Amino acid sequence: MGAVKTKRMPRAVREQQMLDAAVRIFGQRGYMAASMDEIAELAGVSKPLVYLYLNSKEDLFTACIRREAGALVEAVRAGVRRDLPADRQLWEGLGAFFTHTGENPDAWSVLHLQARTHGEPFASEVAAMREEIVAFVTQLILAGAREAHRDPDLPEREVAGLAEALVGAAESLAAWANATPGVTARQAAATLMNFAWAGLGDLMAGRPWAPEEEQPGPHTG
Amino acid sequence: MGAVKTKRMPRAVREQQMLDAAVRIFGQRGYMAASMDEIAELAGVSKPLVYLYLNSKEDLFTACIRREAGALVEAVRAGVRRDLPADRQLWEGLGAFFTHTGENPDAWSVLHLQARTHGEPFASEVAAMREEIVAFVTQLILAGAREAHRDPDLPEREVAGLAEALVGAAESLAAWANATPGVTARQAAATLMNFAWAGLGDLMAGRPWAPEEEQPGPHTG
Amino acid sequence: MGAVKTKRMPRAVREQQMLDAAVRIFGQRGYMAASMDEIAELAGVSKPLVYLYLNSKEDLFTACIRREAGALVEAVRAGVRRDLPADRQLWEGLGAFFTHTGENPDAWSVLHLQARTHGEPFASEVAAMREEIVAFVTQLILAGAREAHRDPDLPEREVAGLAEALVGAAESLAAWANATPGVTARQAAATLMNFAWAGLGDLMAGRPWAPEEEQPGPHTG
Amino acid sequence: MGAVKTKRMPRAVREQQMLDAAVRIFGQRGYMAASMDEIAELAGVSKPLVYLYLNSKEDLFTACIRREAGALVEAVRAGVRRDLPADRQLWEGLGAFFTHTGENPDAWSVLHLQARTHGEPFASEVAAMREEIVAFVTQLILAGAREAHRDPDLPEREVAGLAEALVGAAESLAAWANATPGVTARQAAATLMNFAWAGLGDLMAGRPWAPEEEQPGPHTG
DNA sequence: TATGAATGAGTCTTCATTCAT
DNA sequence: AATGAATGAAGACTCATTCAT
Repeated sequence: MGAVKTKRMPRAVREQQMLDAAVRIFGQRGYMAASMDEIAELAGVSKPLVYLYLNSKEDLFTACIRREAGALVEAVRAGVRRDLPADRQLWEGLGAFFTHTGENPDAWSVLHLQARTHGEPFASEVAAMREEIVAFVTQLILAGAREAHRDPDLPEREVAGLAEALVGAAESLAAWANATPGVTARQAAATLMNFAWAGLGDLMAGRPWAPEEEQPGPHTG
Repeated sequence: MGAVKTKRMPRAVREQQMLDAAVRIFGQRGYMAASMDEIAELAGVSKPLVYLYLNSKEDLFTACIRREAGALVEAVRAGVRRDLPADRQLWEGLGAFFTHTGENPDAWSVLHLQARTHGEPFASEVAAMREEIVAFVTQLILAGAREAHRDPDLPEREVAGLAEALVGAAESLAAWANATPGVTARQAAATLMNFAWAGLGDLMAGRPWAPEEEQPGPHTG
Repeated sequence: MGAVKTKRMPRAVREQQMLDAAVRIFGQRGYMAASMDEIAELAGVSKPLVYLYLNSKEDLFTACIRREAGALVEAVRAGVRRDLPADRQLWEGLGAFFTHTGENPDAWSVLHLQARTHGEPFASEVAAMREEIVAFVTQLILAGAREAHRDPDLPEREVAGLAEALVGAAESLAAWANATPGVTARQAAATLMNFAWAGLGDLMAGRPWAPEEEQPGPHTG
Repeated sequence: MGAVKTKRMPRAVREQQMLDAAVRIFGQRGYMAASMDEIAELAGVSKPLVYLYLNSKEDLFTACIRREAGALVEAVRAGVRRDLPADRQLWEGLGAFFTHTGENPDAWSVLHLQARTHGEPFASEVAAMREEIVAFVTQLILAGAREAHRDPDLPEREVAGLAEALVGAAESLAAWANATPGVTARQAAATLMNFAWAGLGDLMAGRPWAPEEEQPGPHTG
């Protein structure tokens, strides 16, 4: 079940094998429940070698987070053509996101669940990645507004909230798509575009929803 | 710091004290890092008593999840007047949701982070609550469509995905609102209504977003 | 070989058993080579109980040092009658010292060898005891000078050096007496009194020191 | 910080580098806490090379003890002119001893603390050196008695005890001199000569020992 | 002569859990 | 109703030591 036990490999290769194993175990068992023993065994090496190369459980976990965060951001970046209109960029980005998370469920579990649940060295590590994505989405929202020839009078915090909501919805749909058989990445992306972009379109057209009787300002109550 | 050490209390009261302590410790430390020692100390009782009443760490955690899931659902239910239009119901429900999670961060951490991160006995426990909420939201979406005099030709899975996305966005915004100083429950709810309902409105009016060249059907590719 | 395995004893008693075992193991194996497993086994308890009561290997070692340092100082103090002349006080103190170290070789190993060899938390712990003894000896030297009706023109550092040398010689003789069969505490004390109080020069000139009333042979009892 | 990493040196040289590093690490960390890794690194070689040349940690430590014991004995021997009277020989020997230990604190730590604290292969190794020194001192005492025209009616064991005490005092003063700023090797030697040769009694009577040319007191002739 | 790669064995420490009262 | 005393089992981490080149 573990990697084929080939002896004497160069360090760089072994390190990747260890990270592969660690992502799998961390993703499935959780950070605390994962044991270094199990990781070493799955990697096909002895425990001391894991410590020699990766230093400690914390460092190993951090290395996993970094590698997988980088891979996810890279996958999304590679899936987006920057010369398209904002909505198309978002659509492509979401597709790449759902594809990558669908193909790497353990990595996604590490980033989305484990890293955020286990406090400070890790939370900020993944928060950096998330902020990068939120910033990207924020830019797309503003670009979309510009493209719709609407001066974005959306206040900054409002846009931040919208981006946050969109990213949160995407994260949530990733789990749902993985868990629901027959839902493809494309379908998940389409669902979210319907939900998000059509809504944003209305906002940009100056037609926000508001609770009726309560004197709504344009965007907040 | 722990509960006042009063001896000889009725069982029901002691159990609640223990659950209070457990929710706090689980919420702050995480399921695995929480120790029964610390919980017992914070509850002001001896460890054997915790075991006498709650059986095991797993059972204790499950009891926490059940109690807090019930409390959250109840808070949302109590905040919604069922005779209002769908959008108003959603608005009220979101307000109640953000208020409750904001006031009970440890409980929310238990439900949103800890329970989902630690595998099977627990994940399905909280999934049940989540499905209840998703079902409620699904009803509201269908009701909204009906109210808009649109026969809901939205396919069932599509609606499920939309509800899922909405709930996911709400969960995400709850964390964001808690972490961003100066964002109230009302504001979070307003942001999400703008994002979601306005978008849904367009969907209901038959104007879904679609990637241009790919001739999508009205809701999915 | 270990303590009789009696179950359920009050904490204070168990702690002493643990310290007994620890002193023995630490004294024989050395601090680092001693294993908590072995100590627990010799004490007749499980390892977690040792940690519950004594916290850590470091704390356990410190507790050993404190207990045995206290016991040694107490033994010396109890062996000295303060109303005698300085040389008699020194004689009695040395006798008590050699008796105690001879009867508790593991404790002496802990204090003299182990504690000083393993760095800072421990070295200063035993240094405090040693300073107490050096101060006592310093007082005796000054008192002896006074009794000899000589204004002690010995400079302070000189006296400190003499006391240091005397204590060092005593420590060294303790090991020698333990290792040389047939050397009693009295004999070790007599040898050291001759050496220190009379001096080699006087010895060679046939003028050994002797406790007054006890009719000693020229060099040893 | 380690030795300059020059490749391909003759074995003898490399071995000395390794012993240098080992003495330093053993002296500072202690035998058990010293790691072969650290020693190899400080020596500027790979760990397998250390094993190739020195076999094992035990053998390496033994080699350190032997080298440093030899060096210390040699230093003392070289510092003593055998044609002088006994007290002068002792005075010179002590001076050489304090000088050498002061200049090689790690080596002295290895010999005095580490070797004796870690049981059997090592304790007897250093005991051999110590016996050599004790025998030398014993001879000086007997010679001194002869020079004083006293037939030494000192029984053999008594003389052994005196020599033991003198050496123990010297060892103790070595640590004291190293730790007390401003105390030179000469001063330490003088203090000890006063203590040992003159004796406290004489000191109190105002009859200190002194090397001849330097205001000789009544006991050296 | 010299080393990068690798490990078996053992250490300290913690935790959920139970027994006897 | 409640607890002081006690433990089996397991986990992170380190080290002396060797193999293959």
